[in-house]
This record gives sequence, structure tokens and C-alpha cells, in this order.
Amino acid sequence: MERLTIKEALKEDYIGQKITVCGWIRTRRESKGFVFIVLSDGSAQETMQLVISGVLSAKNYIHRCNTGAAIKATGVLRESPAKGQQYEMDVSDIEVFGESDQDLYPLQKKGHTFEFLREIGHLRARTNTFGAIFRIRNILADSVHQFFRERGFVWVHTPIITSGDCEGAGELFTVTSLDFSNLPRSGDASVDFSRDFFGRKTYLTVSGQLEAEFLAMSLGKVYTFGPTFRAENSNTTRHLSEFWMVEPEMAFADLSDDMKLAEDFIRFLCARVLEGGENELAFLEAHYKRISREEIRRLAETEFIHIPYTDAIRELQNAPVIFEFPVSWGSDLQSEHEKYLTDEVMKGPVIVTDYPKELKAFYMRMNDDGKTVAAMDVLAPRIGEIIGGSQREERLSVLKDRMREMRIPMESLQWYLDLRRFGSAPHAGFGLGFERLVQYLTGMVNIRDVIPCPRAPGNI
RNA sequence: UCCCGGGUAGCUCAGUCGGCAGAGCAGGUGGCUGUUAACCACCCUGUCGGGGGUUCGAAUCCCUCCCCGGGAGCCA
Repeated sequence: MERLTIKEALKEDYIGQKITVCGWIRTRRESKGFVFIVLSDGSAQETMQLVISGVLSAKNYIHRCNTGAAIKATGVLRESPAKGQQYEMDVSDIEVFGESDQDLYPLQKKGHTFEFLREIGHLRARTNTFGAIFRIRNILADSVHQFFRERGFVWVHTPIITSGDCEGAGELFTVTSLDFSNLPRSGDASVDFSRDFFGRKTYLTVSGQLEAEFLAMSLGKVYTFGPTFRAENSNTTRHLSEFWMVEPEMAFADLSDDMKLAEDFIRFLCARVLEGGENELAFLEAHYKRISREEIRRLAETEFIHIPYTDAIRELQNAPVIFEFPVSWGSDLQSEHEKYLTDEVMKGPVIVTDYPKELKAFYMRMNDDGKTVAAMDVLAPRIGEIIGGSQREERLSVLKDRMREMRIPMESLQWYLDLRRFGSAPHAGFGLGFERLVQYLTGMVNIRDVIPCPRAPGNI
């Protein structure tokens, strides 16, 4: 089908030329001599105004051109004589591919609530807000690969089905092919997973980190970018049951290398989204006023503030505000504490480092003080934690001690310990919740609005 | 999972003390010579979330379940 996308067509080059565009009708306005149609095809934030006048408007098919209908329009592109758009098409021919019953089509010209749009997930991408979000999501996903490719990282594909029941990252979804109406039982009446598909109990992955570690310990610098699953019963604006995570892992790197990578990464993504998503960001900024291009530009240019956990606690204890949860060394930072640090004190992202070992996973490297580990969390304003990372414990005996302390079963992780037995080396990495980043940069309030098909408890 | 707030027309919401089910928008029809969430007139629209109870009478009061939103926890 010979046609231009609206993104391609809205250029000076085509003025005076006869072109064809396809798309879905956003709105139609009629007056006696004219019909105005706003057409969108998803290629850009901009829409094409179609002007139908005179003889053509009398043709009966124009009545089939309702909100939501898919059409092909051919005509001459010209500068618009009216305010509101730079160019418009003087339509000479229209073909209707698919009509849209106005009594049933749920999208109106007027704005809808996000709650309502979530109920019609298959149609919400046709709105200008969701079009903008999903195009920005694409720019960011593309930029993730670009960033790591430019720095010599290997994109590795870690498994989605795992046997790992000891990664300590929350509740897991069980994967099984057992017949639920006839479950095999062991002697004690529990389900006998040795007769399941893989011969043992399996789960959807909660993180590709452990696998990324063995790949980093052979390929040097690697990253994963793929779906991740948590069966936590979390009902918040910043959790999903299925989300995408970016997890770089570097051999011969320590915590400061890790932090530098995380910072460079976020700054790079900000710069790229400003470049490629200018119109989308401008639209979201104008409509929702949650984040500005100026703020993203600042983010792309400024160094993040680093603060050790111990200093952060002191800062919070001296804060001239009353927190609901008390602040004390050894307790985790609550949402309100994180928000105070990012929104009030630093007015931007903050990297908190060196948390008490009790608050963090078994694989994080023990610091010399014996009390804290080489961990770092990147906290973003409004959203909270978007990155969690650490230098990994490379010393076999220290790691084994930690696993015993935290009652991590060692049998199934012998391969992980092997990495410390054979050519162990300092290494570090982090995990970034991709949707949280999209959420932060688009200013969306609810994380369910930055992924096409959000998965959440009781909601599929 | 816990704590709040909600569920009334396709959408957003009002509905007083328990007494006839409402508005704006959308949609339909007509009008209007350039509209921008167009405008003007008329018309159409209901399992008041489900079930049970109190009452002469329930959208309204009580019980219960479901769903949605916000916050918290868990985390990315």
C-alpha cells in the first residue's frame, strides 16, 4: 500500500503534492461547507487535519467516517490557513477500511480517566497520551541497547523459567504442567514435583542476576533486558507482577564503577529521550505537568548526589519534619524517608550506599566495618527506588558465612559458589526497573499506565 | 495483606431527613461557509456493583461479597 506515515507526511517537502495517509479518526467536526477530521496513525504525536469540502463532503461515505474508524485519505498537503496546525490535507478521496459504531465505541473526543482507559487496554493506545507513552517507552528500550552496545557489553538472555528458589527477591510464580485435577502426591500428601515437567519445582524468574554473574565472569561485561516476575501481593502505583528489568553485570569492577555506570546510564537515557521524544514529552508536560523537559535536561547534565546510608540516617534524624516511621540506624528507609531525601533535601536523584548488611541480599559484598555491605540504591523523586545494585561478594569464605547466616540453602547454589572457587574476581552490577524509569520520565502517576498490558494481583 | 475513599446513563459526577432516577458531556437528528474538546436546537439513554436484611416504602440504613482508586508494607 503506497502511503506516507503522518510523521513522514508533515513536512514542508510535501506541500503542494498529492499524498496518501492512513489512520484512525480522532475527531470529526462538521459545518455546512466543511468537514474537519483529525487523523492519527501512531507514527507521531502530531495528527493530520483532513479538510473535506464541497462536492466530496456530500458523498455518503463521509457519514461512515466516525470517531475510531480506520481510513485512507488522499489529497494535497498545504499550509493550514487556520490556527491550530501548521499543515493540513485537502482531501480528494477517502477509503473507509473499518467503520466504528458510535453507540459502542468507548473513546470520546473528551478526555477519559486513566481508570476507565485501563479497562479498555486494547484501545487506550489510540489516545494521544498512551501513544506518547508507548513511543517514549520504545525510545528508552532502544537506548538501553545502544548504551550498552557502545560500551562493549554483551546482551545475554537469561532464562525465564528457573529452579532458583533462593534469590531472596520476593514471592515467586510456580511454573508447572501438572494436572491440577489429578496431582501426584508424595507420602506426606504434599505435591510430588519430581513428577512435574522438569523433574522438580520451577518458577518464573525474579531476576537474571545470578545467571548474569556467571556470564560476566566469562564475557566480562554483560547485561540482561527482559521480563521479570514477582508474585507479591503488592497493590501500589509502582509495582507490577510482570515487569521488565535491565541488569548489567561487570567483572573487574567495584561499587564506584557500578555507581558510575548507573549514573551514566540514566543520564544517557535522559539525553536520548529528549532527542527522540521531544513532541511526546512536550505533550505530557503540557497536559499533566508532572515532569518537564527542563527537569530531564538537568538530570541528563548533573552528577547524582552520593550519600552513605549512615549519613542519610543522620540527615533524616536532623530533619525539621515529623516522620510517621521513626528513623534509626539499622532500619530500612521508608517511602517517606526516601521522598524527603530526593524531593526536599537533594531535589533530584540520590544514590544511597553502604546499607546495613541485615537489610540486603546475601550476595552483596561485606565492607571492612563488618556491619555494612557495598550496596547502592538510586532513588528518584516521587518514584523512590529505580535502581538497586551492589558489588558482589567474591570471597568464597565470606560468602558462605553470609549464606549460612541468612539460611540460604547452599546445595542448589554450588554453581554460584564455583564462580568464587575458580578464578574469582571483584564484580558488580545493578538492576533497573524499566517501567519505573518510564514512569519517572513520562510523569505517569501509576506504573500500570506505562506498559501496554499491565499485570497486577487480581488483574490480567 | 493492612488502612482510608469510592462503585448511580456510554463517560464524568450530583442525588438533602428513607418518599416519582438527575445534570453536563458523548451519541442520534436538524441548523450553521475554516472548525480546533467547535457552536445552537431537539431527541435518546438506567440490573443505582451483586446478594441478603430492616421498613408501608431503600440509590440512601444494616450485614455480606465483588470490583476500582489512594496510602502503607514488600520491592525494581
